[in-house]
Order: sequence, then structure tokens, then C-alpha cells
Amino acid sequence: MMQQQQQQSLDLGLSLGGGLTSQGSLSSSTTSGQLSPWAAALSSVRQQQQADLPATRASTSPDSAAALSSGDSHNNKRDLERTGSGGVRGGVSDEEDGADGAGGRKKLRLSKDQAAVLEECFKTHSTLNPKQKLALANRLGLRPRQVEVWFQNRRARTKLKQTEVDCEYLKRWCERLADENKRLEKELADLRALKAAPPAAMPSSSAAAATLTMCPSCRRVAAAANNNHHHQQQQQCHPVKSNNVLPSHCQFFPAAAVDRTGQSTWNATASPLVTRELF
DNA sequence: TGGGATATTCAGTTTACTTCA
DNA sequence: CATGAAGTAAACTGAATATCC
Repeated sequence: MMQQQQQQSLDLGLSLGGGLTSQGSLSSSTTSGQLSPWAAALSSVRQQQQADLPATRASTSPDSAAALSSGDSHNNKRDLERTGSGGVRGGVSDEEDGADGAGGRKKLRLSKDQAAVLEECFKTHSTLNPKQKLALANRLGLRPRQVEVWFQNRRARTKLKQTEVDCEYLKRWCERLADENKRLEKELADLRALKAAPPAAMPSSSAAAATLTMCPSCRRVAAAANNNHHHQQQQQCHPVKSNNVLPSHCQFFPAAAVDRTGQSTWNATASPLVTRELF
């Protein structure tokens, strides 16, 4: 038995799921010392092997408690099997041993403590291996299947939130591109107007060309003669290299799109979630 | 190497329950 | 207080995929 427990403690925390590894906000906070949820789960396994009814069960719904009290070994054995795609419709498959004879699917509402523990564990690992699942279930007085379902739904919620963040990012990026497009069209119109200017204003075509300047960095062309170009208005296109950040108009596909460090060009409203690789 | 069995995850859906007007 | 709509989350289904034998 002790060997099994030691093996469990070795196994726990070693199966980081690959499903959401791109979501650094969930895993980045993890440090080597943050396996306490699993350690606690393990210790609870040891405790509950000696105690039949853990206190946390009082907070679970009647059907859950009934299912548990109706015979843990039976339930655990069944839960180790998958309910599977061929499972009985309506959730009766989980309750068929007398927990809810009426046949209707009763829904458990997790207590705050249970939810907190699950959240804590989810921060550490977004997926569970079977031993982790069992340990958590024992600690919380839930069935392994319930823990498994909770993690599935939690992953789905996380993904949904991340999708919302991505959508917001794309929306803002689209707005920026539209602005940039508008500006370029205006610039093109200016150039065409300049080219079509009457010779009276321009003594020669070479003289006209001489009045055109180009920013060496952004390669934007403008007439130096008039002060309309932003280079004159802003003194310089890229005035001071204070922060090594290119101006926005030079960032058609900004580093933010592939930068996972959060250096987004629109991070003024930095989201709590991570900007994903979008391109 | 191909195929069946099994396990796991995910996307989508259903449904019990809660909240609020 | 009763009620129905809307929202939330637990639970389910089926498909895809990986691994083992």
C-alpha cells in the first residue's frame, strides 16, 4: 500500500495535458512548489481510506451522496469504466444502482469548497491522469466521472474565453488595418495629384521628383515641399528610438500577433488571457 | 502491417438549477 | 409570492485520436 501511495505521489503532476498548453495564463503561474492541491488530494486519499463518510459529502446533492453511500467500491469500479458513448440516455447510467430510482437526471451543485479545490487543481493541470482524478474525487467526495466532467467543462469554458479574447484581438486588428488602408489610399491620391500637377507649378519633372522624399524606414513617399506629410508634422517618422518599438504603421503584422510575452500593440486594454498565435 | 479493443479528449447538446425582472 | 425567460453549469453523446495487443 505504501508503495502504491509513493507511486501515486510520483505520478501526480507528471501528466500535463497537451490540450491547452498554448494557454500560458493557466500554466504559467505554476511553479515547482505548487503541487499542493495534488499533495492534499493524496493525503485525503489516505485519510478517507480510513473514514467512510468525509465531511465534504454533506455539501453534495442528495443523489451524489446517495450514490456514494450506496457503495463506493461499486461506484468506483463503474466509474473507472467509461460511461462511454453507448451509455444510457438521461444520466440514468450513473444512478442506476439506486441513487435516483425515479430515472430523472438530478444535477449536483458543487459546493464552494469543492469548486475552489477543483479550480486550484485546474490551475496546476488542465487535464487529469487517472490517479489524479481518483485522488481528487476521493478528496472531494465526488465520483471520478464527476471530476472528469468538471475538468472537461472547465477546459471548454477556458477555450470559450480565449476565443472571445481572440475575436476581440482580430476585431481591433481589423480596425487598424482599415485605418491604415484609408491612410494609404489618401497617400496614393496625394501622389497622383502631385504627379498631375500643372507644369507652371513645377518647372520641370525632375524638380518635381526632387521634392519627393521617402522615409528610409517605412518607405513612405511624400512631397517635402508641402508640410502635409506626417514626417514634417511630427518632425520625424521615427523620431526617437526610445523603446525599440516601431511605429504602428510599420507593423502590418505586429510582433504582438506572434509574441506571447504580452507585448501587444494594443495591450492598452490588456486582457487577462493570453494573446494567442493568430497568424 | 492491419485491425479490433480500449481509453481519452473534444465539440456540441441536453437538462437541472439559479437568478432576476 | 408566483412565474417565466435567460443564464450557468453538470452531465451526456458521438466522433476523432492514440495506444496496446
